[in-house]
Amino acid sequence: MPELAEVEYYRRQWDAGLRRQVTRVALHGGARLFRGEDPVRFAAALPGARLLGSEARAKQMLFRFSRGLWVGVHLGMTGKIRVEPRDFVPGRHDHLVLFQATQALVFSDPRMFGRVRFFEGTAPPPWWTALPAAVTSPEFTVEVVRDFLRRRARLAVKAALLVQTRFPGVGNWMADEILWRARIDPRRTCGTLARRAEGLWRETREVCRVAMETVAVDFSDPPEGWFYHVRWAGDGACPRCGRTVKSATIGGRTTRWCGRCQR
DNA sequence: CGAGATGTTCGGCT
DNA sequence: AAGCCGAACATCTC
Repeated sequence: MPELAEVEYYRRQWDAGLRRQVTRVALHGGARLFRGEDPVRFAAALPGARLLGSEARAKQMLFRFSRGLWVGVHLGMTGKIRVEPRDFVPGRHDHLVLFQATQALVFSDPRMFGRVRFFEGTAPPPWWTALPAAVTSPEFTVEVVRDFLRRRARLAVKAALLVQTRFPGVGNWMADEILWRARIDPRRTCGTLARRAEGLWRETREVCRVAMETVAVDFSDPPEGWFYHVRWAGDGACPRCGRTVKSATIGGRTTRWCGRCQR
């Protein structure tokens, strides 16, 4: 499920636990989620620490605790963050639960494509600091997009939008939305899009900006008129021209677009 | 029952 | 050598 704005929404769910101590940590299976980590050691270190704050960037989140402890979460395809009562009993897919006096902070992920990382230090972990600048930041310029299109000349533009080092936080539905607004055929290769770089840049920023003002706030759907609303069913109609949307696998992902509006 | 799912990573081919 | 593609990961839902 989660792309940029949904990740921000999920991050805020644990705000309910701000300034409170963790009393107990429950780990449940899913060793894959903790790959490269030592969850048992960390579960022993966390009780007594307080949740001090958190941040989301791209599809990653980082939770900061006192005592210099940090927890990083990536939701993968089916990860979720939620809050349950203090007497919560973790279910099959609730892989990490941070109990507090008044509630339980829960991370679940049935498919286990997500990832949980632990870190101890005074500054955020290196993997966090190394994340690319947001597409809504001043560093994300039209020149950056133009360079990338040149370098990936033979890659389908749909696949290019999913490259996280260049378009951090953009996922499958946002990529389709961006291309629909920019009127670009998702099958086109980047090398043919030199003159469309500005539109692609502008719509990337716009889709992310508006998604952060809607989806991220309350998990509501994006605004009416967005391609989003027609891209799920096989027979949706283009909000602009009414033509039935096309469907194909591009860059290994299901892609929907309007054969008339997008060239 | 088979197909597909809003993501990443790895191995292999060009 | 870099870039690209397809498979794999694990489970649920339609």
